[in-house]
Amino acid sequence: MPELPEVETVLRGLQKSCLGQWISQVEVGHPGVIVGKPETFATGIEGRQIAAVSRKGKVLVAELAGRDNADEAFLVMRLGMTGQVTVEACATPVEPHTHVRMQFEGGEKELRFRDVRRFGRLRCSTRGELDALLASLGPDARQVTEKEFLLAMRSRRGAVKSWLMNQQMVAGLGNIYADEALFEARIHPLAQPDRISAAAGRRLYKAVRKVLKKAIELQGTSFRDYIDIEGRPGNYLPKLRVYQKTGKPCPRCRSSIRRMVIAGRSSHFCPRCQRRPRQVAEMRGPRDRQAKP
DNA sequence: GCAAGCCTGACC
DNA sequence: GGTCAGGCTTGC
Repeated sequence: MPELPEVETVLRGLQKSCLGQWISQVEVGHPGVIVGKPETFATGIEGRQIAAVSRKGKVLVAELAGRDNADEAFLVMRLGMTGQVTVEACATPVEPHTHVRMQFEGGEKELRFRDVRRFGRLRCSTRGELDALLASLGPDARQVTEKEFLLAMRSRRGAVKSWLMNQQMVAGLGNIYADEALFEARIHPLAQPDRISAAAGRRLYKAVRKVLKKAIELQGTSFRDYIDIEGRPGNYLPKLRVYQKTGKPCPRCRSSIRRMVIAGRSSHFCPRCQRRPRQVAEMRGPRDRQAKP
């Protein structure tokens, strides 16, 4: 699933192969993946040049320049869970679930957006719309300072697992790297952010950085659908220590890895290395009783 | 039936 | 305003 390291890998690919390309024609197959009207989307992009590509959290942004210097636009891409962005020859057979094609001037290559589950979204935004979107995200998980990270943890309740995945707190983590970072930091996914000690908070900050850095070096994790713009899978899969390892031995202490659903998302952790804080049982009492049978 | 990111809406 | 459940989607 595309999280920060996968999006970063796609970004680097786009920087290599798309910068300076003019987009001559846009074809939208499934309007459901476009925010707004598909026609507006197409006309907003056609005839413009990819001037820059960037990323914040899991959001990819291509800055588009017009022939006339004044009219800029931004192609904003969110990959959802199965979204793929590829750049290939126009002649390459089109795979099923390819929803958008953008042909580059010259007629040889095109950018394709494929998304089996259609949770991904593409939009053409003005600078104002882009700024608003980016402002709704917390600092990028690779840019955030330790001070900002610890500050954002204060005054937040609920589970630290949910906190890590909340893009308004820190942008870029999804289920895989949240589980891996918590394991690295030896913090239970149900620990409460505002009750985590400064030392543990710092451990978590460092764990997030370490896990993301390594995952980017290995071009991300291909659990199912993820591929980069040239169609290659990532290489981080063998490095996963707890994600989807239910019942397998913990790589540190050999205890059996457990799975637990938190806020509707499966969480994987070692019950021995990541101790459940006592506060959780006390705080959660009333809510636990309401839980469905 | 499960997996996931993100949005909406219910609840306190 | 924070917190969380539910729904979207489809291949395994």
